[in-house]
Amino acid sequence: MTERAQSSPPEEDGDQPIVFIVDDDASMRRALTNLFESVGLKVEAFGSAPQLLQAKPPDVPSCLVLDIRLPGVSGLDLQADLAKANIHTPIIFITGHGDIPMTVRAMKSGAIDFLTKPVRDQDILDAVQAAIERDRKRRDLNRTVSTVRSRFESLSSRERDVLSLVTSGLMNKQVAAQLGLAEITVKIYRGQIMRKMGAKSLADLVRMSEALGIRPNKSDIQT
Amino acid sequence: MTERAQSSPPEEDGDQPIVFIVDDDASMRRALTNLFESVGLKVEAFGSAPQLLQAKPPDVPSCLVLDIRLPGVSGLDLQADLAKANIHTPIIFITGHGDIPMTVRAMKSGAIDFLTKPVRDQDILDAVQAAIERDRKRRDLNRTVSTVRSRFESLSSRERDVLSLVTSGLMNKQVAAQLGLAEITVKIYRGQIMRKMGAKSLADLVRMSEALGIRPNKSDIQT
DNA sequence: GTACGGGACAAACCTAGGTATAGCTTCTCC
DNA sequence: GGAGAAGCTATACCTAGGTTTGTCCCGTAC
Repeated sequence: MTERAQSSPPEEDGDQPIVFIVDDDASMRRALTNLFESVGLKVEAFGSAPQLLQAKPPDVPSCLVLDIRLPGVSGLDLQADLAKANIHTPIIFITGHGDIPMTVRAMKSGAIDFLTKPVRDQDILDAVQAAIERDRKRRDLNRTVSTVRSRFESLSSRERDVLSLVTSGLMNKQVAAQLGLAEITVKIYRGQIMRKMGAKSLADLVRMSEALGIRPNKSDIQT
Repeated sequence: MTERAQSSPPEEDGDQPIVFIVDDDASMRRALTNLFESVGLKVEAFGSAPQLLQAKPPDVPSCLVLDIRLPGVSGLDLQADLAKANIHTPIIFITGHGDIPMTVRAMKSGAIDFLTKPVRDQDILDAVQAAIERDRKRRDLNRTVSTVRSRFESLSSRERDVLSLVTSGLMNKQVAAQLGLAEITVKIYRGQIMRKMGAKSLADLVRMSEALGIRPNKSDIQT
C-alpha cells in the first residue's frame, strides 16, 4: 500500500497537487497562476468549462478555482456537471457580481469557499490549501473503499450471503440455518471470503463490510 | 433505551418538533410563527439571542430560524456561541441586508440555509423541514453513541486495553503477549467486556469501537 | 464431450474462544 | 482491619471456528 518510490533522489510528481483554474479573463488567469506557482503549486488554467472537461482528470490531489460567470456553462453549472459525472474535486468559487442565493447554492453543493473580487492573496491561498487537503483525504478514503469493493465483487453470490450474515454477528450454525446450508459449508465459504477479501481477522471483515455499507437490520445496542 | 410512554392514548409531544425563531422584528416573528403553526409545527419565538439561550434546550428534534442582524449578539455570533456550547441544533438564517462573506461564514459553520428577505413561504418551510430531519438523524446517532460511550466508561482500564486490541483483530494469545498477561486472563476480560458493553457478538463489539473512534494503527487492506 | 467453476456436503482433525470454580495479591474506602 | 474491587492466574471443560481431503451435482463455455 504505502510503497513510495524507492529511488534516492526525491521524485517531484508522485503526489504533487495541481490547481485547475477556469476563468475567461486572461489577466486573472495569469495573476492566479503566478500566485499559486509562487508557493510551489502546479497550475493548469483554462478559459472555459469545456476546455477543463477535455483535460484528463488528474491522478493527484487537486482543486478547482472557478469564476462563477463563465461564457456558456456557468461555474455553478460546471459544479453540477462534475457532480453528475461523479467527479468530486473540491471547488473554490470566485465572483465579481455574485449574490446570496448563488452563494448558498454553491456552498450547499459542497464548495469549499466562495470569494468575492477583489480576492486577497492570502484568502485564496488558504482556501486552496484547505481544498487540496480535503481532496487528499477524499482520495485516500476512495482508494481504500474501491479496493475493498473490487474484492467484494470477486465474491460469488453465496459468499456474499454468508458475508453479510457473518458480519452481522451470527454464528456459523445460525448462518447455515438461515441459508438452509450445512454448517460445514458455511465454514468453507467463510474461509474463502477471508482469503478473497484479504481480511486477516473477523474484525477486519466487519470493518470492510461497514465501508461497503453492508448493514444488518438495525444498530443493535439493547440492554 | 426506547422506552416510550406506556399509556394507551397517543401522546402528542413525544417527538413533536419545535422551531425556535429569533428575530427582533415582532411582526416578522408573528408572521413566521403563523406560517409554521399552519403546517402543524410547534414554535417558540424570541426577540434576542440571550432570551433564546435562557430557554431550556428542547428534548425533541428542533431547528433555529435566526435573523442575521440581531440587537447585541448577531446571528453569526449566536451560531458560534452555540457551537462552542456544543449545541448543534441546525440553523436557518434570514437576512435583509446580508453579504457574501457572511453567507459563506454561516454555511461553512454548518448552517442549513441562508434566505434573503422577502422570504418565500415555501422556501423557509422546505428549509425547516430539512433542518428538522437533519436534527432527528443527529439526535438518533447521538443517543446511540452516548449509550455506547457510557458503557465504555464502565470498563476498567485493563478491560479497555483488551477491548482495543481485540477489536483490532488480534487473537487472545496475541493480546496476552502484548499486555504481558496469560491468555486465560484475556479470555476472562473479554467476557466481561462483552457483558458490560452489551455486545452480542464480536461484530457488534467492533462496530461499537468504531463508533467510539477506537481505531487500530492503520486501515489494513494489504494483499 | 470434457474441462471448469460454483455450489453443496462429509469425515477427520486441530485451534481458538469462552465459562465456571477457585485462589492469589494489592489498594482503597469507611 | 475488614469489605470490595481490580487485577491476575490455574485447572477443567465445552463450544465455535477453521482447514484438508475427497465426493457429488449442475450448468456452460469451448
